[in-house]
Amino acid sequence: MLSTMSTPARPLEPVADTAHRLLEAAAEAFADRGFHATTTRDIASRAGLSPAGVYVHFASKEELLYQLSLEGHVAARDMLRSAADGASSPTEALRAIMARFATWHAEHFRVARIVQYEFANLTPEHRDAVLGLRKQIDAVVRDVVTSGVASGEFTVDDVPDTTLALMSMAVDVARWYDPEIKRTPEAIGAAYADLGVRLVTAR
Amino acid sequence: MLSTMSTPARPLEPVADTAHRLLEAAAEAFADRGFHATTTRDIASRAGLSPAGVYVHFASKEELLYQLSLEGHVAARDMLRSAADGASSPTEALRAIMARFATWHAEHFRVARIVQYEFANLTPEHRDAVLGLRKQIDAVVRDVVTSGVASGEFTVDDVPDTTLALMSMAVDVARWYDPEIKRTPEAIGAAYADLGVRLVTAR
DNA sequence: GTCTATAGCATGATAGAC
DNA sequence: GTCTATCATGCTATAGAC
Repeated sequence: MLSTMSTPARPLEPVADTAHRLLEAAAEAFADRGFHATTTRDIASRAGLSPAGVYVHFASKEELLYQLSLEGHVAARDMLRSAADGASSPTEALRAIMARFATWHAEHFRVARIVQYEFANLTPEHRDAVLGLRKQIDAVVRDVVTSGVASGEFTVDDVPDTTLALMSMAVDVARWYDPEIKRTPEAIGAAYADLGVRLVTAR
Repeated sequence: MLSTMSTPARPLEPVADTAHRLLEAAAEAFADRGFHATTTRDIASRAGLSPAGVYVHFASKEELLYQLSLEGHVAARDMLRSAADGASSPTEALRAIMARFATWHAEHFRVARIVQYEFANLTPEHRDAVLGLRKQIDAVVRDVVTSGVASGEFTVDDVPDTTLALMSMAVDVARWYDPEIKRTPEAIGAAYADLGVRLVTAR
């Protein structure tokens, strides 16, 4: 019976299964050309499948978008939470979340573009699910700003407005980032940690 | 022969001609749904025309996009230049350009979205033409930052990086702005003038 | 689980009457 | 300059063989 087992011991670097390859192909295509400009034939051929092969693994093109959007939002949220939790002060927390958020938007600019720009192309149900994650992401940043104001380290005119501006700077990295440029994602992150601190500092 | 004249004295509030109505219809549709998700039937019916009626005025859907993108970039550039030129110091210039740029991205968020997010859907020739305007827009902001550094009013780590971050904040307004929200475009502009100054100020 | 073939429909753009 | 009708194409998704 052993020979009929379908799940052998997982190697350390598993070969990407077909569903995973399709997600990667869709991520590239959606980020490069946008959801509506991407055809299922595009995705299928990038993954080495016929057009029909996609539908064994995903019910629709939107389902691929949803999976990518969901995974991207979860990854961003978890990364921000761990950055904020590991810091010893609001200032250090702000530096950590800005650095990691900006770095993430550069390093994963394809998924980040899907997260930021393709949200409106989800079905209403899927949009609602992702909206919950977006609120959690917002909350991480807002809580850091609030705690810095409370401790007296930060001086801001308005917490929600400042939160939004901080996120705007980092989110916009996904728009202009190009893997061809010289600046590394880490250098971008370091610069944005500094810029973030400036935004919460009054003279 | 007077009765055959096609251009009577222009009234103060001219009725929008058909080409203009089409541009407005396309702006709404492209901003709401994106270039590729918008159909020419969409645009035609919003403008009260049959699908074929579009092609009397514009050679293609992309031509509509190009006109909107071009007009939007020119408007943004001219607005920024006049804001910078009218200021008495780099700090006042920065406040003026940030306020007006942010206000513009809220007030004209539909055209602004087209300007910022549909650039990649232009033909290569049209992209090149618009790229020149984008460089001019960048130059206005960069020159203000440079002059502030020269005068000693600003302290920045890196002029191009700071220029980009300033623009990111204002550009991102078009992504999150919603005419339903309470904040007025002017209030947003005022807040971004302050945030801009913070970004060029070190403790 | 992958393929070939195609259904069923929407799209951008054009032809030609008025 | 606008219409109706339509072309030619491309799209998402499905059917059914293997």
